[in-house]
Amino acid sequence: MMLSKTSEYALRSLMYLALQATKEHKVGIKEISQELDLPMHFTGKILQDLVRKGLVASLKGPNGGFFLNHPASTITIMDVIKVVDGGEAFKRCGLGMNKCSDTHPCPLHEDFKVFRDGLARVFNQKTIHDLVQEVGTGHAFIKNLVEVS
Amino acid sequence: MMLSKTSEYALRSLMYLALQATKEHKVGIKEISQELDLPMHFTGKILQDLVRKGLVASLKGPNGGFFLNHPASTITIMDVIKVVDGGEAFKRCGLGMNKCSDTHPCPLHEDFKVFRDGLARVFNQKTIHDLVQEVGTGHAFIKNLVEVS
DNA sequence: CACATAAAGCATATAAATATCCTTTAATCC
DNA sequence: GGATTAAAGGATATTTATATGCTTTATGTG
Repeated sequence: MMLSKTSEYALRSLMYLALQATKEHKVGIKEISQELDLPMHFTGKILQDLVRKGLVASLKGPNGGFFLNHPASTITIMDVIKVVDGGEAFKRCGLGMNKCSDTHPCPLHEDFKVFRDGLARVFNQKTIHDLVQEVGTGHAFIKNLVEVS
Repeated sequence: MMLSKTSEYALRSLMYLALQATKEHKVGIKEISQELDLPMHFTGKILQDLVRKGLVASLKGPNGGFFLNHPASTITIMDVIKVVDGGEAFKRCGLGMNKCSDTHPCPLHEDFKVFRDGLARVFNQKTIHDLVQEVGTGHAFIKNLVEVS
């Protein structure tokens, strides 16, 4: 609702890379998509884009794959969102009005601003490193739970 | 980013009805879409839907149009969102994971929850009446500012 | 009753997001 | 150098959200 699926996939893939990949041990699309339960080709597309934008590096061929181009502690959530969705999402009016500001507010402006800006602040501060730390300690998860039939 | 355009249009249309329409003086699609700068036919569709769901009433023919079926003070923002987008938007995981809960959280869960639930609380409390009150006092606006060329 | 008005209903168009497939290119291994 | 592996690139498919147009039905007016 807040982030596009593309952003969600990008963030989870980056977390997976932060956890599993190094320049020496790269990780391929197949592994990422299988482990995170993501559509393979689409994930490939997204990773390609992240390479172009410089967040991720890649190498072709055997033992090829993806790995983070910079330390995970230097990549904020907002960096990723901006690269993938563009930076406008957190500026929009809650009611979609063309001009909505403190001086010409929509009736939802004040309430909405609090949450939108609060979330933006979190996204600007938290890095991929912060996120995976919780995964490392077992306090959080990035893999989907499998449905049992 | 948060609400679909459909919800945004619905909310603004309902506010317009609350301000301008009564059972005696109904308001047509043409007026609503012109005043609020919304796509006319699409707005018609949305209003139709709101009629079906019981939030709005309508009458055909000359002097026909739309008007609120219930007092504006009894329609919450969330009522509208639920009717238009379905009630699931405010339950989704911030990273789109299939299961994400306090016991099996994604790395964003705690931070995200605060804002998502906070906004949901506002949406559950605020009514169309609350929103238009600010418009009535001139402290807020529902009409788009016109671009001057 | 004929005519005008305005929503309802339905079919369709367009755009954007999401997803897949296939060919090409680069790297490694033998 | 030939075979294999894996990403890059580009074309295309599918789905969902957004938007429009046309026909039908109900209401009011002269």
